[in-house]
Amino acid sequence: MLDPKLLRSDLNAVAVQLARRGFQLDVGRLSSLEEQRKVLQIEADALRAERNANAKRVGQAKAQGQEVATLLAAGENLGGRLTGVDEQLVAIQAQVADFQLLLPNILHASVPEGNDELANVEMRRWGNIREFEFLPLDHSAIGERMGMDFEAAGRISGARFVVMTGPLASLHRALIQFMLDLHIREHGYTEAYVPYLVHREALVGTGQLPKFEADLFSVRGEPGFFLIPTAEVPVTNLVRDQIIAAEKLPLKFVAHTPCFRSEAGASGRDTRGMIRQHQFEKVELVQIVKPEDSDAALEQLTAHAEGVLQALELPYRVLALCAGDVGFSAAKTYDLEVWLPSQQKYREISSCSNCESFQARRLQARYRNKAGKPELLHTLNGSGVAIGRALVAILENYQQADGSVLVPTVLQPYMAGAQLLNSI
RNA sequence: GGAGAGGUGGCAGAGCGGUUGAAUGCACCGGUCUUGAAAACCGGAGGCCCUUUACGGGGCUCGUGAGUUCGAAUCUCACCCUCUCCGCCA
Repeated sequence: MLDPKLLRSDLNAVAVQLARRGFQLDVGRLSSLEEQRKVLQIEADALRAERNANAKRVGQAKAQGQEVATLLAAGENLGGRLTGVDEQLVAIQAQVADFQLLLPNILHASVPEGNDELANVEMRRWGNIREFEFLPLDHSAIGERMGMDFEAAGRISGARFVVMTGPLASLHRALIQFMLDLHIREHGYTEAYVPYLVHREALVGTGQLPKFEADLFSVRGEPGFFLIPTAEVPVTNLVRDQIIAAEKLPLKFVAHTPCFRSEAGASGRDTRGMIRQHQFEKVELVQIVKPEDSDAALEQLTAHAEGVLQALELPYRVLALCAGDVGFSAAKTYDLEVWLPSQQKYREISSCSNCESFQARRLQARYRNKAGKPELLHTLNGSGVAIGRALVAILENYQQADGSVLVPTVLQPYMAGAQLLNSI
């Protein structure tokens, strides 16, 4: 959510900022709502003050044994008027809130202009793209020979699921363990285990709701839950309604969770293989920092995600997303894209974002600043990295002419020393 | 699932329906004292919102939401959460 004070004081400037994303802010509607709200609130406050004063007089008069009938009548009248004004006020406030919850974050000044992913700016590349002396297969062709089973998944759950058995399942688990260990031991993150089912408020807090409900899976029953689309949701919600002592910052959490996405809008894209699934695993990094530290924290967090790909020796590039491609809650985002030989292109494997105070305001996540006053925190999150896509990248980049796949050195300890995955 | 208890400020913990935004203790900030610190004493201090150039003024906030009432932390109802005992269970 954007700062309501800013929306009141400089709405046109906000509109200009949001236009960078291609978001058209209805200035007229918001300012008209705001104007109505102000009138009603002032009136309601005045009536309430009068009612309170009148009620107090009743008490005093009674204590002195005086007649109170007039005061009681006045109180009843005030109460009636207040109820009417309050109803209008509540209705307007709800409209203002609904409107504001649909406004995306204001972009960081350093975000490049542009409408879509074509305008994203490549910051750097890492690693050497391997020359194949044979035609490299895509990951599903490789995987299907060693226990990656889309047919079985289809029988169980339908499209966009996968079953893995044997060494591939082990490789999948090894990736999780390796990434967690790297972030915990080398990068200073605290491991977190969190719920995979969350209530609506948690998703409003991080910005997935109310706008993106169609992307989520919900669970029937009472109470109603949503399956998390990313660990960002439960982990960032750790600081909901908290006032953190300044000396405890920054908070750095790493969590492995499954992620569930309905991806309703992506039908037809990446239908083959396990690039785009309804259920996938991710190791997620979350940082909770002071506002002045968040720019540096984004660079650091991105570097931590890059560290995973470097350790796995997977070639990748880093993109700064352009204005039109940055997500709803983020002020700035770097995407990491890993090289996939079968597609001869880089594909997203991590997304690292600084949300500044956007989520913190929805969450009321604060810290005590030097003046001793509560102040909104900044929140950041990034994949470190997506497990399924990392597995895809390994299969493709480490494949051998005979259909086997080398196990990256750093993963071998997690694979009981295995150096090679053979096709069955 | 059954039975019971409870949710008050950073923490602990009072609070006959009416100057209680809330006693008291701890913690916190300022001052006196001290070479300095501690102790003692004095004083200050929650959060959110509206309004005001400012000084200030007003409202909301005792788990959440409704209700009763001239007036609710105090009464009623619903919901959420926590704890205890029993049962069940990975």
